[in-house]
Amino acid sequence: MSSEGSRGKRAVARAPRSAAVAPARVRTIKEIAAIANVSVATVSRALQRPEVVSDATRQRIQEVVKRLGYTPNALARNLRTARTRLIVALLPDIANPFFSEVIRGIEQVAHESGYSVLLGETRSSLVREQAYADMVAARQADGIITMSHRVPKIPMPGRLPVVNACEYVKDKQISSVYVDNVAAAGAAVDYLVTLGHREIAFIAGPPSSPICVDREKGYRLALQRAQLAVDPALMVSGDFSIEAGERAVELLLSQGQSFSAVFCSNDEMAIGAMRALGSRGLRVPEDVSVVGFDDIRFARYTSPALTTVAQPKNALGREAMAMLIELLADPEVPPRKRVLSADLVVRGSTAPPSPRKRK
Amino acid sequence: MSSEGSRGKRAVARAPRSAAVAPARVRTIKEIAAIANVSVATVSRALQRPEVVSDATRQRIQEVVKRLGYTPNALARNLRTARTRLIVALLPDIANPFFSEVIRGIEQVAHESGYSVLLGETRSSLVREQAYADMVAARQADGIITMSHRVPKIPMPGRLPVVNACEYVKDKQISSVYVDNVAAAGAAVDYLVTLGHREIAFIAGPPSSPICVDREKGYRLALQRAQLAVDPALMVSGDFSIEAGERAVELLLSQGQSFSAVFCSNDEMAIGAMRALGSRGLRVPEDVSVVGFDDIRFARYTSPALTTVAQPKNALGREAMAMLIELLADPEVPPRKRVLSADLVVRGSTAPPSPRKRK
DNA sequence: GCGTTTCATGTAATCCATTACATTGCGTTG
DNA sequence: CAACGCAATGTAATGGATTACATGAAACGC
Repeated sequence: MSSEGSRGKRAVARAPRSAAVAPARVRTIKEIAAIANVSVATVSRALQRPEVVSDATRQRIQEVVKRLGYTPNALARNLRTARTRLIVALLPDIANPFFSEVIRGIEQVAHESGYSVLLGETRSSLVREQAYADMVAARQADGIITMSHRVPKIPMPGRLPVVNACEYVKDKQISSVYVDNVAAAGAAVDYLVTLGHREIAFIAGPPSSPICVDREKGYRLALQRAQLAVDPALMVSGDFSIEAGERAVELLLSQGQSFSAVFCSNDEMAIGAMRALGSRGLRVPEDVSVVGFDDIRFARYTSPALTTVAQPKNALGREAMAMLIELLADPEVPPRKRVLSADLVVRGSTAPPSPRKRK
Repeated sequence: MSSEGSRGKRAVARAPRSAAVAPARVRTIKEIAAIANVSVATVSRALQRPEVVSDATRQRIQEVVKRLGYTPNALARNLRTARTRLIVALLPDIANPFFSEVIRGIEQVAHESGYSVLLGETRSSLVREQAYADMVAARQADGIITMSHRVPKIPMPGRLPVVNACEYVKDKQISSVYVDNVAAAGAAVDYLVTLGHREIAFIAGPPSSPICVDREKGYRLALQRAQLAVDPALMVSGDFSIEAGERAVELLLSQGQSFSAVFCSNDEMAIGAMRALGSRGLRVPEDVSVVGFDDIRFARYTSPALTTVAQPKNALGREAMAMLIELLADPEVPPRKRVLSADLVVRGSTAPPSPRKRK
């Protein structure tokens, strides 16, 4: 029927805001004011601070607003008020279940204070981090919580509205919340030592991340405490992926390294490690004990269930958001580094080393 | 030292945009124009369509922009242009690894077309879905991709800039991309039948979701094809969580139901099911075969590795975003429901039923 | 050399809400 | 009853960009 018309319309480059199909248009505060027979100021007040307008007027306005389905244009509002009540949480990898609990914590506190949270996945790419951070410079968000060890550059005077969670940065000006990775990793290795292990391999995370360096430090210190030599041949590093864990163990085994336990810098690598051990016919924990880090949701469902260092994920998120809110309310609050503690959770993947010598 | 001053300051309610600490202020296009000795229009043009300003002017402006670290106020820009080049992807649960691959697909296509993606976790709460959807009504985002089976209400005339991914809604006006759940579930059950299973239990997902109904339908149809009775006692439903899978199997076992295979509506419930079977001393797949749905990243790392229906996660995301972009460019494109196919991936959790009778 | 393009730039309207300040009307109070 | 305070509402400036239209200068054709 109207095929010609519609094809013709589609053929030309369309104006961005073609109202061709729209039967009703989007409402503005002016229209509401006109229909409710008040000024725009009164409409604005009726919506922002209802207590200052008279009951009759307020009700009339609210009725019109509801009837016409009016939603104030947040861009205009935010432009005027210079705040958005929106924060962006940057996470390296949504596929990593570790972060989901942290996000929950962030959102809980955010909502309590009237903030909304949007998530940006950065895949550890500087470019993406920067793109999301630019939203702050461009006034589309009030602040950023970053879960990487880099602070994006925001061309802004004064204190950056950025808080660091899970990781930390050296920059003294940036508040961070994270766990005592040295102590936590140390406790994990201490436990293996207590079980009787003497040859403990270590799968490190990306060395660019300070927390990974700390976990390695914890491992080294624990070995030293036990008067065990730190053997570089037993240390491999990976990128936090399951596959990296597999590859690391395969490497150790193919090199003929002897070890009765592996401490992994995160749970996903531990899962990979268990898998690789299994496919080489080694049993966990009888032949090799495995310890992870993070305590992701799947950790208790591996078989055997994974012994791991449980980070207080929810608390990390809550604390980070609380700090950011504080910072947004008062740019002068001094930055601080808040260190939480992480506890070892013993499950089935660890046991005393078997008495017979492993190959 | 300045403790009194700072306490005093903190005590009073601060003006929202206290510039107290800021040594330099945030720049506006006016300042750039003044410094570069051109009009604001020229600055805007130099940044938006550099080819229309002369080389000399452009360079001068860019130099000033860079030197002062100027970022245009996106609120002002978006207010004027009525577009944000931002879309929000609503996902029920970031902890579910299924969605992460879908998000990747969305982001890939989005970036190709100059869109940014922000993620909103809804936890299946209508209120949260609505809150994020309101961002579109409030002009803070151009469109929404929702991964739930509900379409948020956006008080907007005409076609809603919403696309549905992974799930689908009955509403004909909303484009959806999803897999043929009936066929895929059927294929999974067919496979179990082929292996020789006759007593196949089913763990359903939330019945509110159409795709879960479809998966159940696929299960029923496959049983009928195999001329097997559909036994309601072998059907339990769960909420997609690992724990739900555990509980479902425990329920079946405690009821003394006899079954040699379980088909689960998602992988997490399958992981829970395997766990529950294991803790009752039943081996997978020797005693009971387990099949999941989704093929999340962890599915190949369970032991035994999980046989599951692989959804084309990346394609779901890409297609959804492509549809949304198309819709944003032209509100008149007809809505469509795009159905992709999902393939069974056979791994170690399935085997022919053991000849001896199980308890 | 004069009219006509073309190119580069400027002027000012516009997007839509918030809010300081102004105004109005009414009830108190001395 | 003049003066005042207060409550309710209106007027208009404002936030920071984009962009239609206007202008001026240079280039061009004949």
